[in-house]
Order: sequence, then C-alpha cells, then structure tokens
Amino acid sequence: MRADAQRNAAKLRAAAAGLFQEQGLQVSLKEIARRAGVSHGTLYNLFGSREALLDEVVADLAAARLGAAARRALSCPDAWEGFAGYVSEVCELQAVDPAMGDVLTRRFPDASRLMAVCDNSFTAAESIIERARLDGSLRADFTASDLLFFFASHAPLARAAASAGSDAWRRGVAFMLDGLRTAAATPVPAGPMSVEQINRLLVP
Amino acid sequence: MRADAQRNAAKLRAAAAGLFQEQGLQVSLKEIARRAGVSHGTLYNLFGSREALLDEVVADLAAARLGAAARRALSCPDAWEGFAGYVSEVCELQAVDPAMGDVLTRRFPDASRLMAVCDNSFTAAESIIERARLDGSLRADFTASDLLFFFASHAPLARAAASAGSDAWRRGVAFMLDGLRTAAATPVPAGPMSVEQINRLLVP
DNA sequence: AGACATGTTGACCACGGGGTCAAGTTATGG
DNA sequence: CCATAACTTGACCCCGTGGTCAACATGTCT
Repeated sequence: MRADAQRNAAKLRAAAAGLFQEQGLQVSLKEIARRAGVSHGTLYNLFGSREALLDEVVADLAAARLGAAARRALSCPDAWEGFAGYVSEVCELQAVDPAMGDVLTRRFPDASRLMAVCDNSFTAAESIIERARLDGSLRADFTASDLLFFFASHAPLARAAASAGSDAWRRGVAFMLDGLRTAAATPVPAGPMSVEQINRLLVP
Repeated sequence: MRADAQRNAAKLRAAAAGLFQEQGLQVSLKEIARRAGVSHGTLYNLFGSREALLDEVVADLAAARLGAAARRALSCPDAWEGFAGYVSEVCELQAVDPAMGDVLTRRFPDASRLMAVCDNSFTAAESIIERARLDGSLRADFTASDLLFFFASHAPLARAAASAGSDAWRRGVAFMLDGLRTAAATPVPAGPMSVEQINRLLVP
C-alpha cells in the first residue's frame, strides 16, 4: 500500500468514526468522503463498502464498551444490581452515541466483525440475565431476546432525547426495570422471539 | 369541482388510505398516485400536500379508534384495568396498522386535523392516567408524556414484529405495565419531558 | 531521473424522493 | 354541438443516495 493511500485511509477512518458517532451508522458514504477531504471514489477504492468501514472503525470500539459493561455487570456482587446497571449502561451508550445505538439495532449482516460483537454481547447478556434469574431477583420469564427487543425499540428515541439535552429517557428504563423484578411479575401474554426472528426483524 | 376530478380524488383517497395503512404515513406521494392509476401531478393538483391527504384520509379514522379505546378505558369499572387495557389496545393498533403507529409518533405539524386528534388523544390519556393514579393502582410519578414516549419508541418494532407474524411485542408491553403498578415503583432517576419537548423530539 | 505501478479523481450511471407547469384533453353549460 | 373553463398529463426541475471507471496524477523502485 502506498504511503498516500495509507494517509487517505486514515483520514477516512477518522471522518467515518466522527460521523458514525454523530449521526449513526447509516450516514452517506459520500458525506464521509467529503469530511475526509477525499473523493468518494477513493473511499470505494480503499474500503469497498460501508460494512468494511464499520468493521474497521466501529467494531473494536463497540466491543470494548459493551464488553466493559458486561464485565462490570458480572463482577457486581448483587446480581440484580449487575443486571439493572448493565441495562442502564447500555441504554446510556445508545442515548449518548448514535453509533452505539445502531450497533445493537440495525443489522449489517456483511459486517462480520461487527456481527461477532453483537453475538458476543448477546451471549454476555444471557449470562447476566441468567445470573439474576437464578438469584431470584429477575423474573423468570425474561429472556435475552426480550432485552434485545427493548434495546432496539428504545435506542432511537433515547438518542433523540439525549441530543435534545434531556435525560428523560432514563424514566422509561426505570419503569421497565421495575417491571422486571420477580416481585412485580404478572403472567406474560406471548412467547419470546427467537434470536433469528429478532435479527430478521432488525434488517430493514 | 368537475365530476372526473371528484372521481380522481376518491381514487386517490382510497389508494392513500391503503398505502398509509400498509406502509405508514411516509409512503411516497408518487406511489400513491401510481396505485390510484393517476398522474402524480393530479395528486398535487387535488390535494397539494401529504398533510392535506392525511387530514382527509387518516384523521377521522384515527380519531375514531383512539377515541373508542379511550372511552373503553374510562368506562371500565376498575381504573387499573382501564389504564392497562388502554395501553395494550393502543399498542395493538400501532402493531397492526402502520398508519396508527405513525399517528402518535411522527409529527406532521401542518396536518392540523391530525394534530388535533393527537392532542385530544393526549388529553384522554391524561384522564385515564389520572384516574388510575388517584385510584392508587398506577404509580404516582407516571405522566402522559411518559406514555407518549413509550408509544413512540414501541411503535416501530411492534409493527415489524406484527408484520412478521409475531405477537412478541406484547411481552414488552406487559413488562412495562408490571413496572407501572404502584407496588412495583422505585424512585425514578429523571424528570418527565414537557409535551412541547416530546413533540419537538418527534419531528425528525 | 525515469518508468511503471499504484492511487485519485470527478464525471457519469441508475434509482428514488418532492415538486412544477406548459401543453393537451375532457366535462359541462349555454 | 361547441366554446371554454376545468382538469390531467408526463416531461422536466431539484436534490439526494449507492456505485463504476477512464483519464489523470503521483509515489516508489531501480
């Protein structure tokens, strides 16, 4: 790879990271190139697709943040505190950083590294949920796919609220969490979706 | 108005009603004209804007459905049953009919009749909430704007789930409702948004 | 320094959205 | 039955997206 190409790739990565974070994972590729001060042809030349860019720019960051949240949850002495903290933390990530909001929400089946991050995160969520369930604090009928569903529906409005300077999105999370305690549980009127179903749901 | 124009307007209204219901309130106007078997110029000619079409085609229907749900809620002997039934019913409307999903969610400030329907619906929600709060069954810190927030975040995924043949969206509603009972309440970490704030949020 | 590979560019394609308007068509009233 | 006002049409404008590629520019290696 020639030196100037390397420089351009770096500029593109930086611009992409910035725009993903500001506007979410669906920003136009031409806009990324524009911000990088480079022709969009060059972007296609060096990366070829949005998915490749995502894998290079977003995957590691997302993995780090989601991994840290999960670790924190599992190392929390109280299982419920761990679970509730995890949910709040992920919601905060989604509210504050549009890119994170889209990671768990919008599916990019061809961004293999990013998909792996999602899968890992899902597995981690399963552990966190399982732990709180065994502990008796989390209602028994709550599954990881319910959590994914919640994250996915919550992200867009939370982002909008946060970018308007409000933290009112925390209320919805709090209401939900109150409903997830074993003590609050009431029979649930439908079966959970499978992971595949949810994934299909999220591919628009 | 000439007879043929009247006929075309009827065809356009029918096509619009169908497409709004199938795909939501943002379908392309050209597609509506296509389905009506009419040039898109005619659509602009007879209606002038998407908002006018909404006011003619969606407003009454939405008013009827939301009004019926609200009436049912208020006439329910048990205040909590009324509230919970209302929430479920509105969520079902949103899941089953994309147009209804968008009515409370996407804001069309220039569709004055539709806006009026939203406002009425909000007022009705306030009554239903107030009643259940006074009754002691609904937690005291829950407001109508919280409900609107919930509806808005829930609608898109519920719609997707329903159109994939799943009713798993009911689970999220059930979890939420369990968290809204007074018995389940825990202090909430932020203040509610004002109606204006929420409205601003929903205008994309 | 020069030649060749490597990289860059921006015009171009196809698609779709909203919206306008001159020209052509058609209903209707006298 | 025909003049005219009312209406319809579709080509056209703008904007944006994703994506390709011949022509040009520039690093790099001998």
